[in-house]
Amino acid sequence: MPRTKKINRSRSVLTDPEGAESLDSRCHSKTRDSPRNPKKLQAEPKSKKPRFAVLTAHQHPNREVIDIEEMAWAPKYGLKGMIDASVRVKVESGRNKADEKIVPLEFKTGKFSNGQASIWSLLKIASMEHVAQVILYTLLMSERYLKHIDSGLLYYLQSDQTRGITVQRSDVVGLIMRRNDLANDILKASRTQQLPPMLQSLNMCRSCRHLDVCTIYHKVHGGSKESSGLGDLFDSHVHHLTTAHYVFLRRWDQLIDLEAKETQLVKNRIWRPHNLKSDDSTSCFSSVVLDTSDRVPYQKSLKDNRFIYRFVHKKIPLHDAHASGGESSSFPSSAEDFDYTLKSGDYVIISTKFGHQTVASGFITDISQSYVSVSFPKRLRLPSSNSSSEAHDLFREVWQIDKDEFMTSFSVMRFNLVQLFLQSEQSSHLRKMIVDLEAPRFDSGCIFSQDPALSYIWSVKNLNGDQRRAILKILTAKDYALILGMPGTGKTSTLVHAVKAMLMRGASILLTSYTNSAIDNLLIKLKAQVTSYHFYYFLIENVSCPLYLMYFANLAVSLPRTFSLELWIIGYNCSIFVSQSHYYSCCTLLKKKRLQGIDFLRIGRQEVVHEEVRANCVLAMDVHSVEDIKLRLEQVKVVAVTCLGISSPLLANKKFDVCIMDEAGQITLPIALGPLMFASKFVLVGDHYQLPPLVQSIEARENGMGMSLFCRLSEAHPQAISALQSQYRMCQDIMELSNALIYGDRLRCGSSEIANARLEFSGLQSCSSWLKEVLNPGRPVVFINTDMLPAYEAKDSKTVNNPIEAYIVAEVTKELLNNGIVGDDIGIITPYNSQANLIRTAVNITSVEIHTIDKYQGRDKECILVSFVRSSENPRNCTSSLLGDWHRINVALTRAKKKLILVGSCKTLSKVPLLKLLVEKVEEKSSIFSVSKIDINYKEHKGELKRCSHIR
DNA sequence: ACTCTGCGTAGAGGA
Repeated sequence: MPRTKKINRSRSVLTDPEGAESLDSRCHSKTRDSPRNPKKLQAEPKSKKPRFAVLTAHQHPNREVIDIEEMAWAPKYGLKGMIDASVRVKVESGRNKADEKIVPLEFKTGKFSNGQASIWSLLKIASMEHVAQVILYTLLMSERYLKHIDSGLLYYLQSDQTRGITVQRSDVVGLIMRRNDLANDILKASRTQQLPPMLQSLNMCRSCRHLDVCTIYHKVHGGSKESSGLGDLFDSHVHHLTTAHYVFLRRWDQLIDLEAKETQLVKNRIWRPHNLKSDDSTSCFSSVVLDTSDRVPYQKSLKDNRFIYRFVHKKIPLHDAHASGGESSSFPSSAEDFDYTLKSGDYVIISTKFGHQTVASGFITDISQSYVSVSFPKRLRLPSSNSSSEAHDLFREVWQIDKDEFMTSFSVMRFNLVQLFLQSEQSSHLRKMIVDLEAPRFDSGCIFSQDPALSYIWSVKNLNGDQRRAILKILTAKDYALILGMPGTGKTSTLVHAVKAMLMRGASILLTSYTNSAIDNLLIKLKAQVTSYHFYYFLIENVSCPLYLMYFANLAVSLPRTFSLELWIIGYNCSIFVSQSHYYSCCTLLKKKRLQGIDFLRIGRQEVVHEEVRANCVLAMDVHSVEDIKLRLEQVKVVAVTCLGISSPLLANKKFDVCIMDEAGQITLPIALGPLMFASKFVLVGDHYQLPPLVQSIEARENGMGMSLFCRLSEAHPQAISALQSQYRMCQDIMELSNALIYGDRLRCGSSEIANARLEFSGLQSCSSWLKEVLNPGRPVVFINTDMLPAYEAKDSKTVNNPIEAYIVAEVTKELLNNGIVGDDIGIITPYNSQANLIRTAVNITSVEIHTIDKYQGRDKECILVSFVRSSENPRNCTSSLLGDWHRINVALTRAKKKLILVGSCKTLSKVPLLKLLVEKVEEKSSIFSVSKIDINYKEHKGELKRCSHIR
């Protein structure tokens, strides 16, 4: 069954100034058609219609297509849109007068009249919605060009007809009123969970493409057959749902509302240009100009036909700097000025700083302390400037670059959620598993020896028992399997082998996760496995008999140790290799095959995909037509894409046998549903003892949005879990901490080498005694207690940091480096961004990675330093939701391989029960060191401090 | 009581 696309995507989108969501995220029959009162809106009667003539550049230099796909955002109306084409036309009105006007031109691919005359074409009137759209565009354009634009054009491609539209004031009023009604409905729905009544028109609703969604929502919100006005049609659309289903849908819909509301509080500056507080916008470059060092304003990228502009900070003239209180004549290019939140690949909106005009959208291709390069699909153009001064105007303009936050994730969530309640077979199976929590089924005990996947699993030598069991769990699952991958237990390589095993069964696999990096990690491993020189690939095409298969499996095991052997089976018919020569010719063939590796397709934007797998993106491949792409999609067995990227048109109608979702513990339920709809069974991999999904709204979090699908299913059906418990990361002492605090001794070291691994110094140089103790490799875990120092947290309105802890961390890091530990092996983590920035300045060595704990999940280093930050004279009023979350503590404690150095105030931290336990555990090993004023050079430290606190 | 990743904009049909 074809997958219906997103709910009502109209190109001009309502953006309510009060923060209502865009039009497409909600659907109800009343909101479907643009004008509520059709009578109000009519195209000009034919007789009075003025004649339009679009003039191309060669006809007259000043009459032309000015722009295509022009971005037009009008905060004044709370509307935004993209105009197909902006054209300059000559309008001949009755009395030989000809005016030149700028008007929007909208293309319609449909037939205006196609032989069979519809009522509309008979009347020579364009479709009402189309006219309404053009009228809205004239409003947007009037704002953009700062002049009144009162006409527009519609062009129907199939019938090659053009319609002129003259805006009537009454039409505009009607549309604006309709817009306000809509905004009101949306706002009401998201705040009070009340939807507008249904249209109650069988004729209109019967063929509406939103009928499914509409009826389900109506029923969920207490509606009935009667109130729907659709009679049996209504019942036939909702009869499959139970009360439990309604409760589930209503609850999640409300959670999404809560979260959306919270997120919208920090909405884009662009929609409130008059609210000029600079600190309310989270990520932007506020005053930049085009880099004038090159003569040309942009560089043309031939590969993807885009235009790259480079922006630099605006130099402030001296008198300006005085006025704003600055000391230098230009913006300091310090860390403070550099926005860490914007990164390469991010979508941005560029607008004029003073005119508040949004000009274009593009993405960042390169960013450094001094400049930012942005790639646009076309040349930058200020709507107000004329062609002669265009380039000059661009250079003179002061720009603002904002991150483009389109909140599509909420509409994706809603879309996914409602998909779960449709009547289709796929939906109903998933609903049983996820809503009704039916027990997942597994192929019981009997293992089919002729299953090539199983032979493969037995043949792989470097899997431990847990890992093999996990893969078997996956292979025997009929509905789903859960893999609990505790820190460092090799879940990625387990997944890689699981993928290979399933490929041998001929299964198609969808690999997914929330983040691009998680997916690329997996793919890089998948790639490395195959191209490794230690493997020989045997492609047994056309194997007829399972017995032969067994024979080959045995042969594989009996080959010399140096070759780990893999069987690669495609299909099950015809001959088998018999002679020695045949055998060798196969080997040659397979060596060639080996170099190609496992074939997979990575779907996603190239800018954000890891360079090592970029070659597997559709665009990077040798495709020249839609047919090529189709062919590729049919061939390929493994497709990798993010949870949100799943709605890519490339995957429309695609189905997979299995969906594997990595880092599933960090994905909210409605987002996770998306990819699952594409497969007949799924595997969730994660660790719900680590950080849960990020949910902004406290209310939503407390009401269950923070619980991932992985967590939900794990709690309902522990028998579906296969746990990986042998870890290959932490040494014994480090592991014992999280075993005691979190995992209840379920974690164990994979080998004695791992358990006894110690940090190796290149010979300890003389340093002060406390540092010597801290570095002592014999103590894998140490706690530096700051209670003897006045090392208190500094608290701004929004951030917390601790300068003395930052100083201590920097000192220890320096000492580690002095003793031969390379920067790459050291990681510094802390709960707070502000502290991470402070440490970054204090340490100032780029090879040492410094991040928040949250960002560090999934990573590890030889040596990790943790700065806990919280410390106050009166610990009682020192509450922290960040440190209070045991998931986060767990992540912090499980990142280090050989040495874990904790820095904090025992007294303050002991107020948190789990951290109290942590302190006690370290104390048992007598590894707590209280540093005093004598230990750290206080004078020097004061100087440092000043520099630190100066930064922010 | 401060943790932050993803995602592109479609458009026709019908009474």
